[in-house]
Amino acid sequence: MKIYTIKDIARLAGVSVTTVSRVLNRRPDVNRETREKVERVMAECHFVGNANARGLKQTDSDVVAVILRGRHNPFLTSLAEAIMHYSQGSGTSFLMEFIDEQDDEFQTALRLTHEKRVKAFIFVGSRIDDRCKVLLGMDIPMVFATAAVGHEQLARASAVTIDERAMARLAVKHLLDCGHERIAVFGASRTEGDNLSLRYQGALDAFREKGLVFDESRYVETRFSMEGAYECAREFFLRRPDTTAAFCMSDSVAMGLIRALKDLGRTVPDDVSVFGFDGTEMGQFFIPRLCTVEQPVDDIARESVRVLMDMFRNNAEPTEVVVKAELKLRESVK
Amino acid sequence: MKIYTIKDIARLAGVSVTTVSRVLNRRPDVNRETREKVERVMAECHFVGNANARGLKQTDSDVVAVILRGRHNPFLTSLAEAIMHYSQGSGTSFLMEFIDEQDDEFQTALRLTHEKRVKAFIFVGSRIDDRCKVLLGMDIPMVFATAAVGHEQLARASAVTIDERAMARLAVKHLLDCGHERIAVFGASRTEGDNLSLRYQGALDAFREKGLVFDESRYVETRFSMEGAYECAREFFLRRPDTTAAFCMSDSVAMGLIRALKDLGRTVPDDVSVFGFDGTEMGQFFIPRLCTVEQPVDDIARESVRVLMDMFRNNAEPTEVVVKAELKLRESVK
DNA sequence: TATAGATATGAAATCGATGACGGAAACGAT
DNA sequence: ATCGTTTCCGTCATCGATTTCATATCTATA
Repeated sequence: MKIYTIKDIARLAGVSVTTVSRVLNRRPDVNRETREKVERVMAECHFVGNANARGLKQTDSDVVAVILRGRHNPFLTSLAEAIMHYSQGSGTSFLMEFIDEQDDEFQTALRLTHEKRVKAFIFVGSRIDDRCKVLLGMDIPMVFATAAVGHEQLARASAVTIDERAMARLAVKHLLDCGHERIAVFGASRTEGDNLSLRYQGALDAFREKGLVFDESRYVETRFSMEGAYECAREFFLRRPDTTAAFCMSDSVAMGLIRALKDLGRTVPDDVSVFGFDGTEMGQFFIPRLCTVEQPVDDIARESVRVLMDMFRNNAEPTEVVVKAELKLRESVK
Repeated sequence: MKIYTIKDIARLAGVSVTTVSRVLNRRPDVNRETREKVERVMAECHFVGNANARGLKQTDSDVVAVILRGRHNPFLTSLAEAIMHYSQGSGTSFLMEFIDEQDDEFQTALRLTHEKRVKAFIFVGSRIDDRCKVLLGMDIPMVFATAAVGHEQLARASAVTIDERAMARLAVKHLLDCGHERIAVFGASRTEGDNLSLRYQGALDAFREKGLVFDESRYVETRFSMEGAYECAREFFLRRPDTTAAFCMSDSVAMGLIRALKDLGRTVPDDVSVFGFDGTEMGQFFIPRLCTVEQPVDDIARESVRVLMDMFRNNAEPTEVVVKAELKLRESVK
């Protein structure tokens, strides 16, 4: 099976390569008969243009990369997949890059900028920090999916998130309203400006409103995996058995924690109430059904693509889009 | 921030572009001093070659595409991610393509063959059928990860799987050994040659060995999602409450089913035993812990990459690699 | 000393497309 | 009849790399 080039098509249709190129790019200045003849030949040969050649010449064409950090996080993975899905209608070619925990996503982005002439990025699961200054200096549009940009005004960087702080506040408020006071919070490191730190702030807000203070010694730092959470939770609940509720910053953590409690002979929600975060499909079917903050994956994905396209198609200003999340009150809290 | 080309590097290093190209490609015929000078300049400029230009000229260079069908299946998703991970050491550029349920993966592959000069494919979650004949005719190496090639000799197509039939047989044998006889089987459509049909055959084998016959009316066709399984299981167990065990062809199905049973007021494993398939992380932490056939994701991924590279680097014959799976006997079966 | 061979480098063609520019033909207005 | 416009299409340079071929220098051997 021969791979045809536009030269072949031009020869077969009896026109110049330029004309074929014009037909390919749907330019108006081609006679209808000529266009139809060329199209017929292209169809017969199953002609598909060479993306390398096009990309080489058209330095102004758009390529977007989605960079996913954390392939073991089901929420982030499904978000990245949803972004790829919604990118299909955009008329721009999106490519996905997986990076490992220890890799620097901005280094990778910089490389792609040169290597594949990528013109814009969507980061999934990355926190925003100084490392991205080089990219920002190049005036490259970037969207952070589920990471808050925060106060620091970063040119050309947009963010699509839920209102992390408000939702965390509502979640913890719910726990407090249910009568819990000895509440543990399971998160990761509390880096400033991070979206997880916002969830932490939200939790503190809820306490404050009730005239209470969060007992810092009930903050647990854990990896965001079921296994990591299992270990941490086991250790914690052995040490602090009086804790009656836990607010977890991800569903995976919540489920690992529930499993740990079960193994300690304690039941959820009768002995301990557990609140999750993310709203993964798994949580709905878990036993007990997970009470959680549902992040609208499709909305975040769609908005991320929209905001990005808007930034470099219409040169729109970077924005911070907040999509609506929902509290899913389910069995794991009582 | 300027994007340097090899022309720039050549000028700055005071050599020709040919020499820079030679340094880039680690060719031996460059004087050490020259090489070091060029390398120094490249490092200073943070030079990264343009993949489009290289791909355009080097028609013999290798590009591999991983085509993932079914972005809602956690097992397949993590397998695809693992393949991308293991591809990193191969020295070949791998790209990942997501396709939707209704799309034809072989059409997509054919397009990539032209558009990006992809030379080989790894299909994740695709079944092998006649549609791939065009690709096979082009002598393009392909690997099917977790799909059995079966008897039909397909040139240039390899497969990496576990021994589906044997493992399914062991799983169902375990259920029978536990004293269950009224066993339901939850799978998808029983297409011939499909890996799921092998699991079905394995289940039948187990019955046959015990001198029993599987009651066909206990075969349930379901979508491979928790939600789909939930609906099917609910309907089935209302209709056939005497069923004491279920063999599910995926962990997602098993978990959806367990949730459905719970909602019907029946407990697992006391009232009904449930066997899963895949060995997802989730299953280990589910309540009850899921008894399942664990597919070694990393092994399958590594072997898929290895077999593929072997096929077009060393022109190795296509093979069918069977990796070792393991029965994980856990709480959900009694 | 002459010659072959090895080593190191550059000039120029090339990959498959795009795009600036220009020319030919057809048409309309004066 | 002349000139300006519009429409349609081709020539040629170009994108950034690789690769072939030629050339220059050095070394080893007859």
